[in-house]
Amino acid sequence: MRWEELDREPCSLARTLSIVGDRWTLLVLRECFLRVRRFEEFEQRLGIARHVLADRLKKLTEAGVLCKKPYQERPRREEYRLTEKGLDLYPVMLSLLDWGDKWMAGPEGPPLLRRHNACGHVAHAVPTCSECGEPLDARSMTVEPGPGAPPAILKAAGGETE
Amino acid sequence: MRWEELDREPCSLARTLSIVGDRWTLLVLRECFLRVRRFEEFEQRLGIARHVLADRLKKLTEAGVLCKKPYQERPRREEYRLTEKGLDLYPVMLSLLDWGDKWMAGPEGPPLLRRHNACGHVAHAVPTCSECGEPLDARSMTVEPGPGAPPAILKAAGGETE
DNA sequence: CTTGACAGGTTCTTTTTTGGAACCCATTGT
DNA sequence: ACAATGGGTTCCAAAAAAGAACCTGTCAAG
Repeated sequence: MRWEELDREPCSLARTLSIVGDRWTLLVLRECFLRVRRFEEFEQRLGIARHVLADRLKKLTEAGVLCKKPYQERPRREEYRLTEKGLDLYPVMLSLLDWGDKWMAGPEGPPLLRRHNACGHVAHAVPTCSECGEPLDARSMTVEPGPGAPPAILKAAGGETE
Repeated sequence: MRWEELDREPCSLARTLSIVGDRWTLLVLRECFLRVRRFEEFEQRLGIARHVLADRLKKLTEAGVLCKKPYQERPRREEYRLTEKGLDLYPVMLSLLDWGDKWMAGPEGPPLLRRHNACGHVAHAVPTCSECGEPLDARSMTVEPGPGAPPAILKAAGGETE
């Protein structure tokens, strides 16, 4: 399988990875969630090669995850902001962060914590069922074909569940 | 920043990406969650080059995400299984899948659905606060330095929150 | 006791992607 | 007129990926 074919796979995971499954893209998005918006600032904070950054920003913009907004005319300057689609990646960020906090932190503990404004506690995310509210884990779900399933999907492409 | 330095970054996102932030790795893990365990089966289902597959399985095993278990001696054959650490990536899989279902499905809808065994409904994951149970979104959390924070972290490395 | 068929890799060669640094362009401050 | 600033593009060398062929134990059949 080649990288450009990934977005045509009958698998939501593969399709998502066709947008964010790249070394740099998620780090760029991390900065976006930290309200970084300008080319130079991305470059300085990430230490990314300029043309790689330009490429990622273009792809994310084309994918509708970011949008360009002018913040001044003459000279025209534009900044990159998360769209609705981009903000919707927050659960992905959270789950990656929480896993890193749990499994990749050294003996000192995680470098950053997140405090939930509403309740005031340092918290992590618990994935829960949208229908009944119970916590979800790998063994509690069953995969079945959806409306966009190709005929051969039952044996071929995947979703998840252990 | 170079790829091998990523696991030493003071950022849980970067550290997580040092394990799973790769084109193929998450697709290999998708198959693991679908109970695929053998080299040949990974290869056939993914269409991945054999040495890339061997490399990813080795790295995931070294990282403690997968473990090798012999399922027969003479000839010795081993299968790859998710460890506790690997199973803990389920929230990451779910959030990626849900985003793909929502934003990358064609007009027909998503190719696969997940049904929650406990309540019987087709469901997606909602990230909720581990302390108070309320749903979390990008604007409801504040980042603060944790126990493993290096001195310069307040301005340098990131977590999230829009 | 030779042939062949697995499972599970490794080696080799050709493309793609990176990283690094230099260069370009419009505007504006001095 | 001249350097600085923001936002890129171009060029080259180095690293990683794709593809396909080749290697290695261990049975099992002829």
